[in-house]
Amino acid sequence: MANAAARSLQAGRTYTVGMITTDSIGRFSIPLLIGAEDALGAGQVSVFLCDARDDPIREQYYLRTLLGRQVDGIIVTGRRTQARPPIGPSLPVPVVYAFISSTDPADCSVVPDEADGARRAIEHLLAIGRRRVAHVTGPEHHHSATVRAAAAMSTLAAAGLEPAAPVLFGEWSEAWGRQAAGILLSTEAPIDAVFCGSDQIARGLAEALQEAGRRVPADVALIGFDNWDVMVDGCRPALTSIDMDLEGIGRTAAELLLAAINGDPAHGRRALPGRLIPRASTAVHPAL
Amino acid sequence: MANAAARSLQAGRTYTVGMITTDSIGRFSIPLLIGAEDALGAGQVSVFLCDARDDPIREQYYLRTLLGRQVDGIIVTGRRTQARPPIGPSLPVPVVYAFISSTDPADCSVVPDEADGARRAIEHLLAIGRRRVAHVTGPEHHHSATVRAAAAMSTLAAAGLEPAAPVLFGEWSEAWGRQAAGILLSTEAPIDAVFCGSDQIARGLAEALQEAGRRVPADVALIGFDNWDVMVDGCRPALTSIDMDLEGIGRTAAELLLAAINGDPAHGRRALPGRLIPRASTAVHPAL
DNA sequence: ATGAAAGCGCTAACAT
DNA sequence: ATGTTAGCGCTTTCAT
Repeated sequence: MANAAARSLQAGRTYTVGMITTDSIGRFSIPLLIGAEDALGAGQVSVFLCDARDDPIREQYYLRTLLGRQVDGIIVTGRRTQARPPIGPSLPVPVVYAFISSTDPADCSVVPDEADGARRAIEHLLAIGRRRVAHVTGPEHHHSATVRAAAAMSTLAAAGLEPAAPVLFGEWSEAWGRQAAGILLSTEAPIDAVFCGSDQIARGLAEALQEAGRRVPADVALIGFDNWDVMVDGCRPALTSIDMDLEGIGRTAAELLLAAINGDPAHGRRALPGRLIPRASTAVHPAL
Repeated sequence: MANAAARSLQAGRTYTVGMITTDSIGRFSIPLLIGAEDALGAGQVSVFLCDARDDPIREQYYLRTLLGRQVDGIIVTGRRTQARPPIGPSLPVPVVYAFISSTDPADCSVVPDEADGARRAIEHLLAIGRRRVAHVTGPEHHHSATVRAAAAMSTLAAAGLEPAAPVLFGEWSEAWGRQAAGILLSTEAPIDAVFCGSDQIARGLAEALQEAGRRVPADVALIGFDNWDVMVDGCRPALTSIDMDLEGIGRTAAELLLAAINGDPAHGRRALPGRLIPRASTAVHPAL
């Protein structure tokens, strides 16, 4: 490519987009980034990466930097799925929110369909014959936790079932999973499956259940959420999990941004379905 | 900031650097990225992120893209510490290698001092009174594995000790850690400490040792490498580990790049020391 | 068909 | 001290 500055100057566009992660760059941002980069790189568009570290000041600083650099568009991501206020009012370039969504319905957001993911998890447990299903998840004030819990409960209800225990809200950690196992083991009625709000919780639960003599999946089947490789593979038995297709979300967001840049803006929230990745923790015939 | 394209055009510099990760963006690249972004952002320099996915074609494509965009400099990173050939011959802008290093000694590289990290690990084990120390690590063809193993062995030798078992080379996984535990347990002489080449290996080892009835750290003290939060915290007991200060490496690389851009280039490899982060897996009085 | 020139927005050097 | 202008490298338009 010849001198890009001169081209940009006269063309009025830079073939550049900004990507602002409002929380820090982390486990969730990486696949988003890779997906976005994939779609953009193919279109010869380069990505400015900005890490706002959950700091509104940094966020606005980067926003101004990006606009000053005349980016053609901006992707906003974060590590929580909760809707957030628009990053700025009436910006001169298109903005697409990925993973997080904007509270303004006119904005374009691409998010994982967490409710659908939870539904798939429960239906999988029902399909392998489990009827006494519990749900252990993250903090009650966390959007992902409440959305997944509500969908899990309503899927159970649709099958005519009560949850085997009230939803256990806690933290997104293995420690909480272990602690929750203790709580579930002390309940009267036996439980034959647990859907966990994260792979970490599921792994902690798996360890503690087995230390207490329960077999996984024979006695208790287990499903996690996120399909985080080190967790699902490190867990024994390997953990069935819901994959939110973050890379697909990143790619879709980038494609919608490119479309918007080319004059065809999209609006509203689109929720992408996830996939259930079956592994040993819900195998029907664990011996095989 | 006013129109950046016009400024760049006439100034001949863009206040932009490129960051090429030759392997994919992953767990190691993120802290590097954050550190680099930190140092650069403070200097009003924006970062183009390029993920070459271990593909030489993509690497060259991105290199040309970055040069076409007249970046002021380039940071090259990867997920292996092994030295690699320079990304291009006689480039018109300064290049700094971060985490990986260049085989050309005239190039500027910032890498973790892995040998120093291994030495700290062994010395810590010796300091808490262990004398029968084994080392379990990744693949023998992996640079990090051999460097750490050699440093561990020579530190033991310097203390007049033989390793309690030959170095066990395997994979960077929990599964290998569990397997290695079996091997170590079947050796004649008892082992009172294991230095592991990664936190994942250490975690697998911790699990398997304890399932076999050994107490950690009372019977066997354990040290990992990487200080990866989910592993060191998820491990029971919490894992002592070596932190390579990746963020510091990223920051240093960025600072050296800025200096080079300002006409003061550095050359050669500089190795940054890591830190030992003590946790329960090497506690002298576990009860406390 | 090929070539010359204007202008994108800014800065720095110059003239007033 | 303030104002004017040339030119960075490219594309697009217009004249040859």
